[in-house]
Amino acid sequence: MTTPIDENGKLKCSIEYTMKKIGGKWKPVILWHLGADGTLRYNELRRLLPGVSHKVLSQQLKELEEDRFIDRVSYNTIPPKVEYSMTDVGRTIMPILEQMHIWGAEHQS
Amino acid sequence: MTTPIDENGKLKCSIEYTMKKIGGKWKPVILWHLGADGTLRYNELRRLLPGVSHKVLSQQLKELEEDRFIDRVSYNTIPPKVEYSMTDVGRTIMPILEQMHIWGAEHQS
DNA sequence: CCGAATCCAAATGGATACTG
DNA sequence: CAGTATCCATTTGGATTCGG
Repeated sequence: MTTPIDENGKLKCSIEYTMKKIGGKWKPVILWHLGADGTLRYNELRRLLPGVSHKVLSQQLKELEEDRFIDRVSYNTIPPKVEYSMTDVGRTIMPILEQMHIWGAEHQS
Repeated sequence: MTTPIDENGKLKCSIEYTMKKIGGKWKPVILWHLGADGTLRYNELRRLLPGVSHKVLSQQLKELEEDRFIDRVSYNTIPPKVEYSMTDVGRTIMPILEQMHIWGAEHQS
């Protein structure tokens, strides 16, 4: 188990790092849908995530974009159109999501 | 991708379910340590998780116990001693944690 | 259609003190 | 030593409105 030391002398844990990046309540689900469906528009994504509010979805998408997990392509048309898709970096998360999916499918009653 | 329907007619996602169970900020790290070290006392666990407060650690442990991911054995000695360890159910989470650990180790700078 | 900004309610988290 | 309870600061989240 690797436990490198950070600049404050505290132990840094790989799992902690991963949670920091994709631990947001909706992030794994967003990435999972994008991984399965390829490209999705904002509202399509929204329909796939019943229960997430407008504001929260926007925030999670923005963070995922800043972390280079997803690409955001905006078409300057009327009405506007914005498409989200996974980056190569985002795809490196898939093995985690696959395990999460397998476990959830087996254990949810 | 399985997307069963819950009692409210909403789509249930396996990944969402998994996040609900182990998505707490510290839960994966706790389980990871217990998986690696076997059995740990409360304060040992605490030392392994710099940054987590007393209150939060207690809560997370209690939830993990309620979900049958960990066992809690309390010795009525003075001073008291409480040992935590993984259950068989808890061990089914390990493949997820392993992937999270691999990813984190590779991607944290 | 997409998303930023605002306002406000609710949940979370830390520090501390207390109990067995 | 382990855990609970309380108080309070901070964060998070929803609803709504506005703007490109």
